[in-house]
Amino acid sequence: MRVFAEHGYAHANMRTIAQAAGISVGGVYLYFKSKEDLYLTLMEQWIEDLTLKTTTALAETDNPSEALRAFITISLDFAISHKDVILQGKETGICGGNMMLDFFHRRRIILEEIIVAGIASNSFSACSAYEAARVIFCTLRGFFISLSLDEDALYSSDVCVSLLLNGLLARQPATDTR
Amino acid sequence: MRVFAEHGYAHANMRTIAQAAGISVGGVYLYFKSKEDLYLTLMEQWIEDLTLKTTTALAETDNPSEALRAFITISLDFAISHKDVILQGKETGICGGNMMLDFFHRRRIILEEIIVAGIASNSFSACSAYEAARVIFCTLRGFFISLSLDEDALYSSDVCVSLLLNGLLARQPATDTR
DNA sequence: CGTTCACGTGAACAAGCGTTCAGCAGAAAT
DNA sequence: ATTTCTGCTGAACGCTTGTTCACGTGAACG
Repeated sequence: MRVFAEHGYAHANMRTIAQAAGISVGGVYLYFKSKEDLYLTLMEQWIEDLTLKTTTALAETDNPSEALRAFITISLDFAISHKDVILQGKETGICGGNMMLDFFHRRRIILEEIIVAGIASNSFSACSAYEAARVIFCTLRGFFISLSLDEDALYSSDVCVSLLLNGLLARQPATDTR
Repeated sequence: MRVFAEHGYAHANMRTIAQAAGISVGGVYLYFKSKEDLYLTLMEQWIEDLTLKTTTALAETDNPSEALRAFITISLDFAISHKDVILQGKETGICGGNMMLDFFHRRRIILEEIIVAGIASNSFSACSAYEAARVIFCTLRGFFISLSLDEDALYSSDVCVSLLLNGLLARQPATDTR
């Protein structure tokens, strides 16, 4: 994981990976069929972990705002604590069963359901849940990318949540956005 | 550009690039010092174009909401019309003078200035402009990534703008959400 | 016509890669 | 003591890649 994260899939070579694992090159192939197999296995564990964390947190509330906050906070925390492993499917040249794409899709559906529930309960204003989910999902994805590219990528999930929930426009004073 | 976009930097090889350009492999090296040089040249043009479009648009308004809308709309439109070229610095393994990082940084500063102006004129509610800019920037960056990864990545910039400006929460006293 | 020159070619080269496999040590079994 | 088995090694192999350079090719020039 560390080597993949540091060099990217293409530039992480089996010799470096083996060395980092304190094992020989051939040794790696006793446990993994190929480089791609190794990578996909790591990704699978990663996905499982985040999925579990998310579903348990969402089970604890049926308030859409809270749910959204939980979803975002968990995603960002996860990104931070696993920033070693931020990789995108395309970079790798791997489309292994579209695993990552499916995962992204499932996550976006969850977001969409939260928003639909929020609109249904009148706590969210009417909008296209489908597109709003995409926007928010992109915000999270962008955060992941930033983490792996920029040095100083952090922002608090609070700001993110409140921006997406409340927006930038000032609330109370007689609206003058011209 | 087409070849880089289709295969990613690492998997785009000079033979394919040369063939796509209708030229021989050696011919490419008459115009570009190396593969990295070729790539960076393409990126530079790309950055210049987007920067120009942005500054001219922002010069036309001093309303922060409008400015933000323009910034977002231009970014998304640009991403869509250049989706061939979506590449991230890390993928390439190139840090050529940190060109991309600098570019991202400049863009984020522009965003931050818009938000600061909005807060100063009381049209935006008080918040950390620094962090809000990061959040919005991540939304845009995520959109770029989505375009290159997903098949159906589009969402309208209107939804994006209104979500970021108004937020999801319903406006309190039965007011119409304009 | 011979010479020069700009422009371009693509086989060849060196380096790096993922992957394999003959062989090793050491423990267990005979 | 000898054989078998197991977990592992790392040099070697075949392939791909970015890059080079000896070699056309054809127009311009004297």
